[in-house]
Amino acid sequence: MLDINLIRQNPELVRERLAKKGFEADFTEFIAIDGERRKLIQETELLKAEKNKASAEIPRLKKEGLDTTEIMARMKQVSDQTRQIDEQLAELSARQQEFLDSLPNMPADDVVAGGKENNKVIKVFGSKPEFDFAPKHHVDIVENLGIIDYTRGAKLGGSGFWVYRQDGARLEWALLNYFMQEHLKDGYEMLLPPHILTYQCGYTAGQFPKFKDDVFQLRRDDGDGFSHFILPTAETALVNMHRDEILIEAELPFKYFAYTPCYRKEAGSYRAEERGMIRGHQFNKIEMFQYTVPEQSDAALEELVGKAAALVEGLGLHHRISKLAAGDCSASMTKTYDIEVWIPSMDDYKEVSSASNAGDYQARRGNMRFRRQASGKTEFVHTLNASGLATSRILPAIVEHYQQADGSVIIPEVLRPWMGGQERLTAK
RNA sequence: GGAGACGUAUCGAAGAGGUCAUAACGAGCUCGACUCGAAAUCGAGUUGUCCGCAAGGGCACGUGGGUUCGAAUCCCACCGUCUCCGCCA
Repeated sequence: MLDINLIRQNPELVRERLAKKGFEADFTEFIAIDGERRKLIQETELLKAEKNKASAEIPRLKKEGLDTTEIMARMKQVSDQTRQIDEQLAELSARQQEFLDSLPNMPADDVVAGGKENNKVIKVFGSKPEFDFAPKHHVDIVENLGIIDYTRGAKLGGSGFWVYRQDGARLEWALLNYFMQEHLKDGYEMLLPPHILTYQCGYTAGQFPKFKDDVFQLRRDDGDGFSHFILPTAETALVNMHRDEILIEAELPFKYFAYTPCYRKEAGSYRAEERGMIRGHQFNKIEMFQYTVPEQSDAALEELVGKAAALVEGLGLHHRISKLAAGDCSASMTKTYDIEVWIPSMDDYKEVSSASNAGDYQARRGNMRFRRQASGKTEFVHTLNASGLATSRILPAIVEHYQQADGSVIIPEVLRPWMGGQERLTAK
């Protein structure tokens, strides 16, 4: 949610900054409603003040044995009037809120306008692997090795699911262990949150109402709408940890990471070139999350990107880091870096981590504040998130990068401690 | 799933239609006094938010409705916590 005062004071500025994201905002109706709303607030509060005075008066008059019929009749009137105004007010507020909810976050000043085409690669690690044999697609490799079972995955969950088996399951778990180890080393607190969340959690994250159809919803038996959903990313849980709290400045930043599977409908997003585990309905991810004071969020974002990149680097995978143009950042974010790993069979880079600074956008939606030590005033915190990492594209990258002519795959060294020291995946 | 109890400030807790919601009482915390210093004692302070240039008002007793001139207090629904019973990994 954007700062309503900023829109009031400088709608043109907000309009320009949203335009960088390709979002066209028109505030004329909003401003009109806002003026009307504030007028009504003043009216109703005047009446309420009168009511409060009378409420103190009535018992006094009664005690003195005086007649209160007249004042009570007058108050009946005031009460009806107040109710009427409050109804109008609620209507206007709802409309205003709905509009506010629909506005994405404003991109940071150093983020360029435009869409994907303006993304800028800022760092490249390693180079494309070269093979002296015909390299295989990861689906073929993992099926030969018997470590991912797509057929039975579909049997169990339908298309878009798979089963990790044998060394595949161990490799997956090794990756997660490797990530967790690094985060713990860096002093991040490990969390294991619920995977089923309330609607409010999706709202705070900025996921709802706009993108509520991207998640698996859990319907109530009665009525319409949904009260819970299965999380599409641990970010949705982590951003709600401190909802409606006032944090202590000296205790910030909070640095968390959580492992959860991520569940996404991905309706209509199937592409042939993404066969395998590039885009599934469920994938494993470790998510990093920070709550910071505003002046520290920029540095925190750099830290998160650095951490995510270091993980990919530790695996020795060729990847690049891009700074996204405004239009390619998701709605809640002011600035985003993507880390993309090279997938040889796709002849393309695929995202393995997205690191973003939401500024105070999510904090406003979730009412997450901290108290300034110096002034005693409350202020919204900044929230940041970064995958660290999602495995579903790392595992294909690993098997494709490290495949050998005989169909075996060299296991990256950092993972071997969790593979019983094993150095290579071979067909059993 | 059944039965019941309870949600009030940082915590415990009183209030049971108006005269107690900047909320009694107790504790904590902050500042000050006393002290060489500390403890004890004494004094002061200690929620958030909205409208307003300000003066000054409004709102919030889990949440949302209702009854009433007036609701923390009565009624309804929902959420949460706890206890007992049943079922269960």
